[in-house]
Amino acid sequence: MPKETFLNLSAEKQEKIMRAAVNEFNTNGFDKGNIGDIAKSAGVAKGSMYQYFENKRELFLYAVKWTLELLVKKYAPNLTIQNEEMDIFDFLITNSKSSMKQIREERELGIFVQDVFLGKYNSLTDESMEFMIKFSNEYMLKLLEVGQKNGSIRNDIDIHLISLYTLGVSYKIKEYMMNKARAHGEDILNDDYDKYEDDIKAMIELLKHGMGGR
Amino acid sequence: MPKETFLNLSAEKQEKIMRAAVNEFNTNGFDKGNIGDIAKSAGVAKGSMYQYFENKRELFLYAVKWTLELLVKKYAPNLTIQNEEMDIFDFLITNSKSSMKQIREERELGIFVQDVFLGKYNSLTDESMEFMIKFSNEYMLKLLEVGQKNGSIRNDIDIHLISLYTLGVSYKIKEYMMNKARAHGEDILNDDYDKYEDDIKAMIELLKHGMGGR
Amino acid sequence: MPKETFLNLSAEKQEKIMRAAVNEFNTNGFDKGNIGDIAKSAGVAKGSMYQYFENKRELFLYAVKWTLELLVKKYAPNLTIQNEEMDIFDFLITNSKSSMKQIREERELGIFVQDVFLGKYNSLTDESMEFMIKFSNEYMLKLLEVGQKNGSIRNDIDIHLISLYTLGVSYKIKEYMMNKARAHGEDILNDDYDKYEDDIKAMIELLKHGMGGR
Amino acid sequence: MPKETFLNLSAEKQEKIMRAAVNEFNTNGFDKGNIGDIAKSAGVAKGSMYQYFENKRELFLYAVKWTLELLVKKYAPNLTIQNEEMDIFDFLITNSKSSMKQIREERELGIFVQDVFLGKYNSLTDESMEFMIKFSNEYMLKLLEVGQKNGSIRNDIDIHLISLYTLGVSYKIKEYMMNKARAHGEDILNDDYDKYEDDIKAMIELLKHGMGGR
DNA sequence: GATGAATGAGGCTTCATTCAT
DNA sequence: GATGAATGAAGCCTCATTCAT
Repeated sequence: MPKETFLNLSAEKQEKIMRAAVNEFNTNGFDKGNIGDIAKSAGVAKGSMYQYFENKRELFLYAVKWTLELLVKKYAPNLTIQNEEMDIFDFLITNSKSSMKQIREERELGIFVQDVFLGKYNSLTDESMEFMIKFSNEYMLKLLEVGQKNGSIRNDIDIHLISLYTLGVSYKIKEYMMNKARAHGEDILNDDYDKYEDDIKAMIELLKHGMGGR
Repeated sequence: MPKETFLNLSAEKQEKIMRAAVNEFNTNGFDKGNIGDIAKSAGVAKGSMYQYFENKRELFLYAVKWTLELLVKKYAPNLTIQNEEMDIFDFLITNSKSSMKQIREERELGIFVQDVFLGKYNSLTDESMEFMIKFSNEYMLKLLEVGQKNGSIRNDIDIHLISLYTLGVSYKIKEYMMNKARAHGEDILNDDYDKYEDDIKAMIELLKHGMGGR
Repeated sequence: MPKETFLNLSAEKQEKIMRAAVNEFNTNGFDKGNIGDIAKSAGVAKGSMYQYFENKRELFLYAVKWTLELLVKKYAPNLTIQNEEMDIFDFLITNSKSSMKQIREERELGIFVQDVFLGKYNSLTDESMEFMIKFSNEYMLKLLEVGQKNGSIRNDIDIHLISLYTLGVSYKIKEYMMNKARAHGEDILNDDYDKYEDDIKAMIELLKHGMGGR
Repeated sequence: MPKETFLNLSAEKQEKIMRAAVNEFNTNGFDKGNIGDIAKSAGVAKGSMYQYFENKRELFLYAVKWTLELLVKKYAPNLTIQNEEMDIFDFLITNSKSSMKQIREERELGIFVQDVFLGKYNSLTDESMEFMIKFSNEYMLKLLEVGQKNGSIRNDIDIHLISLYTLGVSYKIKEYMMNKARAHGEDILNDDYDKYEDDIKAMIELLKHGMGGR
């Protein structure tokens, strides 16, 4: 949804602008997010922003798309279903590690995506979520299907519900880490990450065997 | 945080104003939420809003408090831990039913609280969440403790992690219902609710025994 | 210009209200001067102010009148022309002492009058000055006439100009003291006053013999 | 204190805006002074005013600065101390003539400066006076020093008191002319000015030799 | 007559968007 | 295409005044 003009910019300039936008929206939200400030911190003229994007809304929507694509390109490769026999729980652990890496390296972008996902951007949510949701749901479904087929997931319960359930847990795990990240700012230590990893494993154990006693 | 003046109003007027506020914030968010419109739809003068509340921010904060209190008063009584032997999973089912009832009857308020909880209201989140969080976390912890004591919950995993995990699932369940509610508007049929109930039971089964195969 | 209602109040209440008003206008000027605050600090209801005065403007105008009358009643008795032979310069010294006393005892009121006089209250100036001016001009004229008659004032210059001139100097003297008063707040020491008195005498010497050399 | 944007405007535009501002403040004072009206009468958009100045306060402060600078540039050249032997009283006459010229030609600006000087603008006084005061006081002191040295001013009285005294008289003279100007509006005749000149000379005679008889 | 809540006009300021260079 | 100044709509908040008790 950017105009031609934007796409003709060098990749670096594009990135600079998008990161400035993400940063501004993270800090001030959409309504209070200031186009002038984005322009300034990206080093372009306010007017130029309107040569690149129809309006603030389009800028925002593209920021979501751009961020997602960057994150996927950078972190998703690890996350492909490798074979039909893979253990779904092992996979989730890998997945979490990848998220953790992402949070460490791209905190701003991660927070942005999470906030969009959380519906913080109100009126824009629907549009920006559309493909996010579809993406993550379908992904999870495919994953669980494989699991049910190879027996690593019980199949007496509707796969859609399991998907929902798993997403809830995954989400909570991610949120857990993200909150640490938000709280600690840039200063998360590697040691912290090790500890989080243990926690995550415990959660996946719960996912696998439940929390029922005995 | 309202001024004396507000508290002196009849309960009806107070309620009318708060519902108008919740409605406006639900629709337009905080920044775009218009005090004049809230006043108009509550049938008071714009200026009066400022006799009731210091400013928009205070109005918002009180809307959260008011909503929570109303919901708790109306729906929480069912949610007390009755005895040390209660099954935690039974309890969660009751809990969900109560949520469902709430969503059916107080859709607007439920959505509002959820959005606050989700952090949609950015800068105001911290303040409004303070007691929400504390409330829900401590509540869940107490619940799980009882469960671990009476053996209905496994005790080889740190209770805080289980709490986090359960909240994730509970939240997802609630979100699941809420989304249906948002999507369907006012037009959710009773039949739908019956179906949701089954789904919820399935989720709690997952919570109890996990989704591991075999 | 107050309403009947105000005049029926006890003298104490009236005074309390007027002093509260003067205080508020001193602090915040007319436009920003807040009727509610005046009411509060006088211990009456905001609404009552409107039973006492038609509007803010009338309240202000009466505050000027009330203040002037109080000051005249309290400090002017010393200032009557006692006999045809009195030395005009001696008289001015007495006059200054009286002003000094006033400033010490009724700082707030003095400042208020001065500000009105200075035209700080813009649109209201004309109305409030009307009688102030007339009062002080006529007074001074009468004084100088006596002086010209008994030879203590030269009579080769138009008496109106001398009046203007003298008022300028008197005013500057008063301003001089007032500024000290404003600066020092309540904490002017008696020693200070002694010093001021010397200064004033020097000024009156200038008035009498001019500042020309030789 | 204006923003870059303002300083980039053509001198004409700047002048138009400043005169519009001075006019508005003269008429309505600071609080009631309306930015929208200033903009309209200067022929710019209300919003533009905020590209030029941070806020109303800054606009006002700059109006003072701008006005003073213009007046000094236009009328002060005549007012330099030419040599050590100059007669101070001759100088004051020249000075007064210059003031008179100024009042005739720049009535609005003169009134504005005088009102600022008088403290009509309350809360803004301190800031706007800072350099006015310093300017006029130091100027007068330097002048009198020269006078005391060359014997045209008596030196048995503290120079600071003489300064205060002289400022009082000068001020009154200026006020005298200004009031005529205010009263007559644009319609002061040249004949009037001749008469004022005589009056001023009489006053300076008083300054020189005092008003004492014999 | 006293009270204090209700009213709504009014103004500063912000900022997305447009426009002229 | 880039720039940054110009525009004006929109909204929060204040507070003199009115009104109901």
